[in-house]
Amino acid sequence: MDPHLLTTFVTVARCGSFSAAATELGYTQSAISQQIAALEADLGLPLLSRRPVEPTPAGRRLLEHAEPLLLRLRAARADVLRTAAAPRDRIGLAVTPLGFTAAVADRLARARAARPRLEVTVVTCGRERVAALVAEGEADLGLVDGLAAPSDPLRPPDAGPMTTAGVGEEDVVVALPAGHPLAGRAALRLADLVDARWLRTPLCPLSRLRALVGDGFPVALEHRGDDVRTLIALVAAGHGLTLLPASVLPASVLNGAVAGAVGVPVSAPRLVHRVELLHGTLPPGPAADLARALTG
Amino acid sequence: MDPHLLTTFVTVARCGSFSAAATELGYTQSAISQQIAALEADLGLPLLSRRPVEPTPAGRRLLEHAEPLLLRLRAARADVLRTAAAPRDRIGLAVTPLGFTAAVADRLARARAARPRLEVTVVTCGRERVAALVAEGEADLGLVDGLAAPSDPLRPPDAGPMTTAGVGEEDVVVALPAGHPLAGRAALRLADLVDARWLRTPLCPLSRLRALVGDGFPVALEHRGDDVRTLIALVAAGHGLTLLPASVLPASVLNGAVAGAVGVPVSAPRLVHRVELLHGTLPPGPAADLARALTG
DNA sequence: CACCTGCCATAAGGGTTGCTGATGGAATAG
DNA sequence: CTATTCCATCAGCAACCCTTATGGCAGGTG
Repeated sequence: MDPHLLTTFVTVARCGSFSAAATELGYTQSAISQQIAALEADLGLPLLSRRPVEPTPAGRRLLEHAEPLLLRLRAARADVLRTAAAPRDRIGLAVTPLGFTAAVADRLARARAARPRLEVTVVTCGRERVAALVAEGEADLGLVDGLAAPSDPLRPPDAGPMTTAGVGEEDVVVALPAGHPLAGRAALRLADLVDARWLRTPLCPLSRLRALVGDGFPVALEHRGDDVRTLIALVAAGHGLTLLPASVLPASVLNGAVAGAVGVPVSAPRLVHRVELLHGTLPPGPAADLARALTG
Repeated sequence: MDPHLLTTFVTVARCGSFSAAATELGYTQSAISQQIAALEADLGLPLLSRRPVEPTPAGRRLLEHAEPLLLRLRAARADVLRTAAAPRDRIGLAVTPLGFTAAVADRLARARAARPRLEVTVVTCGRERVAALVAEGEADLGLVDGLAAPSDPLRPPDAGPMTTAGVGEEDVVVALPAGHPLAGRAALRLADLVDARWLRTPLCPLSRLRALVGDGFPVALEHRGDDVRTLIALVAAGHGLTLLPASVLPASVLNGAVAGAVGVPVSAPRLVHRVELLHGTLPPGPAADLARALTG
């Protein structure tokens, strides 16, 4: 179970080919073949069927373990190295699209005002990748968002020992096309919408919704990607519904339609859109200051 | 960051000596010295101060990562091997003391009645060890208990991909000495007891209590070990208070004192004593049957 | 049907790694 | 001051792992 062999294994499984993995890893095909053979001999089980190259059941199980294991290994290395790193005037943020709220942007602006020479990088990506980037030290701070019951913590993906802290909560609205029969309501109960057609989008995972509210929420259309405007356009065109934080799509009774979509507050169950901060141990410096500003 | 070097490192750190670690691991002292040197060279940091042998700050950080990392590595191996293991007429349970309730014992008895040749092993230990034993495949099923808000899941220690499922919830009582001024009450609010003196015991971790209710709960006495009778005896003798599931110490108004201690239900906040089942992927067999019986 | 091509397995060779055993130097106890 | 303990270092040797070269098998093609 050498991590070296493990990385080779996951690469082969991903490529579906020994030779492709060999070029990717900079080895010869022979070396890859021997490494896989060594791993299979170590476990006493075939992990890959050949021709075509596909993981066996045991191999599939190993794949599930290997990725997080290798991530944690990189995270451990990064964390140890961080103890000796010189404090830099650079900070990296990894954020989910809806995690980067106006309040966060504002606090970040203040931090930059206080340190004019501060270089800032913001990376937008999915929840898992945020956690991975923070764990590996590629980002100093991470912000993830999600639905939760009020004051309940999210369960950010586990990528090693990490500190999490709530940054903010706000109300949730159902995004509806402007002409929708329910668009004029002052509030809606989610239970009345379990049979409506919903968008499957990473910005509002239906799996989470089902875990909180119950089954239902059939999928109308699948959306991949980060862009909120795309999502709103899909809602406006009647492709399906989704939930958004109120600040993104203010309640329609106050503000009217935004780009053809309206937001209607959710009255029951009581849900909030929550943003949480993720970080490892931070040495004193701009990153720690910003973390304090965001949570304090 | 070879796991081999990592195990050597944690062994040396635990022993506080290169030579002692060498004998424990079956190497020569020279090999250990070289392995630690290799790890330090790899990370570019000193990990241990010599004479006396103690982890440096970076080493301490690495230690925090290494233990769970090695655990997950063993867990991954065990899980993969399990896919090919022949079904056995043996099941192993790892349980926290208060996780093994009468209902669980009863279901286990029924499982044994259905399969007379079934060998059963029950290991009582702490939460972390339960999770570790299940992860490593030493135990097929684990039962952990803890305080939670009603129908909120516990957060069992993370030792890799694992299934958790609620087994049961029951009310919580405050354990008081029979002569305590509040012992006759029909119910108590925890807020009225934050300034009382509490027992620090693994059976009811005060850290969890503080996370759920708030600060306070000063420590009167520290108790290490598993035994509930010891704990009740400590309460009865006035050494401090603790919380227990109602089935262990039935409400005093109904049953009077048990071994000099009485239980008074907690009216606020609403808390339950929850038991959760922990297991990896179970092949069809007695372990899977029992898991279904416990959660179904 | 023969041939070619792409792909993985295996064998042999060589460089590197990592162990043991021996020795040296520094700290500690008597 | 001496003896002892403990870690670092060195030399030597064995094991490991990668490369090059070759073999075997399956699928596509003329």
